[in-house]
Amino acid sequence: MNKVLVILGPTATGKTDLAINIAKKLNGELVSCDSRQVYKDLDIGTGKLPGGKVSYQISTNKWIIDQIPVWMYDVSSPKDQYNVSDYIKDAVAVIKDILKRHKLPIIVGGTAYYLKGLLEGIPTLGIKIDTSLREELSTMSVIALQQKLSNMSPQAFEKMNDSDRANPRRLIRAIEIVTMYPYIAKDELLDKPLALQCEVLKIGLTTPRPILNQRIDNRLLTRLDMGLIEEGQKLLEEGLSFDRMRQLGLEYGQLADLLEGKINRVEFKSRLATKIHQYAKEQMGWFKKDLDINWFDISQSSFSLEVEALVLKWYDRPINVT
RNA sequence: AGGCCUGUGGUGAAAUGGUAUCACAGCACUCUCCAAAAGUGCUUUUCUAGGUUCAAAUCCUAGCAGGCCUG
Repeated sequence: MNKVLVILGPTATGKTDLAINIAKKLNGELVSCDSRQVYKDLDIGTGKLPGGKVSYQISTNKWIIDQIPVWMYDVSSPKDQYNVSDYIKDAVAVIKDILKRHKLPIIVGGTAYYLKGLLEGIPTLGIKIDTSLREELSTMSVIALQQKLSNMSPQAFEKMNDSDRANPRRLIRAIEIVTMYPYIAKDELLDKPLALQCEVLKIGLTTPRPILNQRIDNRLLTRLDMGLIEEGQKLLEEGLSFDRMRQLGLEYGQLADLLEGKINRVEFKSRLATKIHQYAKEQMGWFKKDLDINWFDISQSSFSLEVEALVLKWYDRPINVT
């Protein structure tokens, strides 16, 4: 059975660095699982650029960092909306290709929803987005949407919890599913969850919140030195709207406020730090529910050796000897 | 030293003398195509001491703290 290694965890835990080291030892290639690294030109803010003197080059469909291929960066323009469905399709194709070349795919990511979708599948993904339906529904109030859904399918409405029933986005998707239900498009790639086709080992990196927050703050200063604000400026010049930047969240959301003059640099730094702290916390909340993760505390100096030992034991045979 | 102004959750604000409210932060959650998104719930307040009043964040007195002005 094919093997796939997953390295996950909240932001600023050094997932990519660890993954590259493992990739060097096991002849692996990285597959990013990050909902923002998929966008071209979001480099500093999404942490694509390696730090220090590490070499990297960007070719048409992948990056090569420190000699290791990294996939799933730059697969969409930031002006377009890229979503889980797109991600799963593209990432599955990339992973199959890596396996075909007898290399180890190392999925590196912090977007838990994408990772979950990639490994376990999302059944309703076969029901396509109906743009005109969405447009029509977007003008309706939450209450009207609730009524429409419960008229169309009381069961579907019952299944939702109070939070989702107050969430227009979820209501619209539920209506979309109910409307389209008999017409599920067959999509081979999306039919078989990766977890059923491969042997998956999940490594989780984390550390206590105060340490993590400190790491986030330090990294933010580094990113500012690397030209984070200039990156935002450049995106604007390339025609990315303030609204779209805000949708991209975190760094880019705050950059939009800064560049539009709504906040100053001091506010920018402190708000952004807060946002990233919150984000890291949300990420952990999601990962905590997955009991299949082997966790390591990155503040323990021995952690990387322990990860390596576990991964080697799991992988046990070098692939090029087969 | 004198004069003036201001004291409301952790922060910033709101409240004709009549249920102290909002935003942010914090905490706990939800999620089967926007997930760095979107949504839900919870916690925490009237500087101190008196007084007026049926009723005080609001009016009065004193104190304390901060700001501004004057010599």
